[in-house]
Amino acid sequence: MAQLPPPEAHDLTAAVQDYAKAIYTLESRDGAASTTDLAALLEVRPASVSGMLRKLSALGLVEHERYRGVRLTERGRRVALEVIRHHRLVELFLVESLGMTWDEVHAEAEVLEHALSEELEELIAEKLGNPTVDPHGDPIPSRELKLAETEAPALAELEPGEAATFVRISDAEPAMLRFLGERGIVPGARLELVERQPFDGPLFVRACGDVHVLGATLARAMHVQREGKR
Amino acid sequence: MAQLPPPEAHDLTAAVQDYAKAIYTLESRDGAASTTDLAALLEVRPASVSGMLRKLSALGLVEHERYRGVRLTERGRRVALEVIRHHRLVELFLVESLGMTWDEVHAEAEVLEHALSEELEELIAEKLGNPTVDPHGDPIPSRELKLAETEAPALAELEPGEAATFVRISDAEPAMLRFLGERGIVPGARLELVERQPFDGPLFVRACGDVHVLGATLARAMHVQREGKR
DNA sequence: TCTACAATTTAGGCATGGCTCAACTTCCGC
DNA sequence: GCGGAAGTTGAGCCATGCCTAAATTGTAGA
Repeated sequence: MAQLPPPEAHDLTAAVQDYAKAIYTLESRDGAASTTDLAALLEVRPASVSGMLRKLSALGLVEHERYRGVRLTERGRRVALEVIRHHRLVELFLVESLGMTWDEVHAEAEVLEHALSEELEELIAEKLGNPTVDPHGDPIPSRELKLAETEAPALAELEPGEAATFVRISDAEPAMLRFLGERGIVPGARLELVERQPFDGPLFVRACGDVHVLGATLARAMHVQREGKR
Repeated sequence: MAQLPPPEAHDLTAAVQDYAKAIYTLESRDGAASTTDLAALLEVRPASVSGMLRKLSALGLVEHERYRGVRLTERGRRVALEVIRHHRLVELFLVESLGMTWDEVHAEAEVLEHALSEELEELIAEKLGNPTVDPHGDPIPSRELKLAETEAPALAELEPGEAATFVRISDAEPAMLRFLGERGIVPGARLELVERQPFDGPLFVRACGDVHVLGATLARAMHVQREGKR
């Protein structure tokens, strides 16, 4: 009988950490994580996911009901949040301390998140003043691994005339980030929906003094906090 | 026939990079690297080294003469220097920018050196002003992978009465580093050998205004630049 | 209810990078 | 010049984490 291994992330392989993170993501989005969705997210075959899920289950990180997908255990959730904390701290650090642009940091963080010791994590968090959001507006789990979940509607859900603050966008699409960055549209920016064209058409958005034309896909990726009508 | 893979370090596995670095180290010390010495340095079995050397050879990183150890090819040397540059830049960065102590940075750098992209390497080098030595006094290979080799005798080789500047010590012994750090003895410090006890006994060294008693092992690990007799 | 199809799991392989054990050079000292 | 120690190699094993192909299960529609 093998002892259950300790639950902290740094004892686990990078692959296991990636699975925990992916399951966490899907769980917060859909309530559960299916084999197929995990395979798509991690860009591996479903059969590989099946194999890994058996391993995660043996590690006590997930509950696996055959043919029904998985859910993280409390321990699994801690592992996922630890990795997410690493990822987002690194992203912010690269922007703040090294001047990297916000479209480059995701790929770097994807690697560095697994190479960070707890000591280094703590030094970085201190250096940054224990920040609560990363450069894309995603919340950073606290040292105690509490995550401030925020509900933020997509920009695409606003009605013409509504104003809002841009609060968050996925870090996974460098091209989108570059596009927005070039126009000065970053989290914190005040936006105002001027007009939306029908049939999933582009939005006309006032930001930074100019009116920008943003495609529907982009407008669904951008999340905002409503400020009330004008 | 497989194409020879590209020579740059970031395409190679961490294990291969570690071997290249270890071979480089042994080569500069002994002129060549034997399987047994590599095994000792990397803390694996000689048989495992044999297997990996065949692989390095197939990658074009080493010339392997049976029963004669290996030598790095030009390409292998570049890989080793790239990894060493990463390692030493990271060490200095952790000390300078994050306030980590010099006895902790080796272990961190050992992991991070493999996770660093070329872009990040460059940003760190810039941030540090393209430094030429790491916190332990080891030279940092330049961007073009030129390494300024310096001959520096061990402190143990000084004669009583000689003065010298402490220039370098291995990063691999945290306990030594802590011991010296607590006494303010870091590279750049001016030392003066007061007395040496016979039979490989301790040395009495004046540094930072005090006379310190340093064991023979420590005195062999510390490298100095002579300043002339007093 | 049955059946088709999509989702999932199992079975069997492959590459990496370790390990042990056993056998084989090579070299050095006598 | 020969025997043994040091050094080297090959054969075969293990775990990780991915793959493809083939079975199995669950479910939704006729």
